[in-house]
Amino acid sequence: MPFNQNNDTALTNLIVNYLPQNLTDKELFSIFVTIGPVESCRVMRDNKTGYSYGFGFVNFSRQEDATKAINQLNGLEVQNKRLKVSYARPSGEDIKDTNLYITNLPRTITEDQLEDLFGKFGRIVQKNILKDKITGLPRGVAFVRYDRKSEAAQAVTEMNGYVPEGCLEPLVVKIAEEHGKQKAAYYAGWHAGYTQSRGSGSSSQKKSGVIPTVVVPAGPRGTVPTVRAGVPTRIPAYSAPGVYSQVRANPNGFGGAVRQDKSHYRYNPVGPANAGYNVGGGYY
DNA sequence: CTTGAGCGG
Repeated sequence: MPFNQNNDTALTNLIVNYLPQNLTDKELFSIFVTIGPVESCRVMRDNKTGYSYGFGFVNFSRQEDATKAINQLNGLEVQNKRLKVSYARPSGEDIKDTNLYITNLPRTITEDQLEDLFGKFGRIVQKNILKDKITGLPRGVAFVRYDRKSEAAQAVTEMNGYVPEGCLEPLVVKIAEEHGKQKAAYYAGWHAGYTQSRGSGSSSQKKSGVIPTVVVPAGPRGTVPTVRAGVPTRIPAYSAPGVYSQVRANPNGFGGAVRQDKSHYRYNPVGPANAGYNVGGGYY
């Protein structure tokens, strides 16, 4: 059941990287709505802990605003980070497994040298040379991210076992574990005090630091009904099962709402009362 | 010794 990525979302939908850890959907919205009307936006989070993965999506109503957002907001400093704003691509196999984990690199490795070694297999989108936290010295470990899976795959084939000039050991090159981040997010969320509620009582979402909650028709006993993937519920937004948080006047004067959705919060600038909300997109 | 966060709904 692919998301209905019909028509032209390719030109309105942006991916925003390097979000500050604590940035909320609402805050993301408030940054991008300065450019123009935003259809929807969300920060991607770990399901269980709510810990932010540090990136999110913003879908504009108009193509020209998406372009403008890239031009004006890319590189914007937000808290301790610089946002990276670019077009999102339709999800698919070709953009998965694009990240390399490389060990046995010379300790003297530089980013330029990494580029020389790995740049020939495709466009390198991101490089990270790991350093020891205490000494600051290179660990001989790096991540290199390509645009496409095929590029990463070829790099593994060609570079795993390769011995760079003046090096004694062969490089170890593999595709980075994808679920390492899930675990990390889980722990991070845990340690961030996610289960600080000492009382065992409340059954509702006791998420720290998340927008004040108003509960709208939830399931029996106040539980949050499970949304079954693949079942395209055509339930009107307002009566859809789930928990809504009313947001009072945001800085831009719109009403809005955050809908809990698989324990993600998605900011919708229009709000659940609006009948035209999320038309065509569906909640899967 | 798989980062900090580049592709979901």
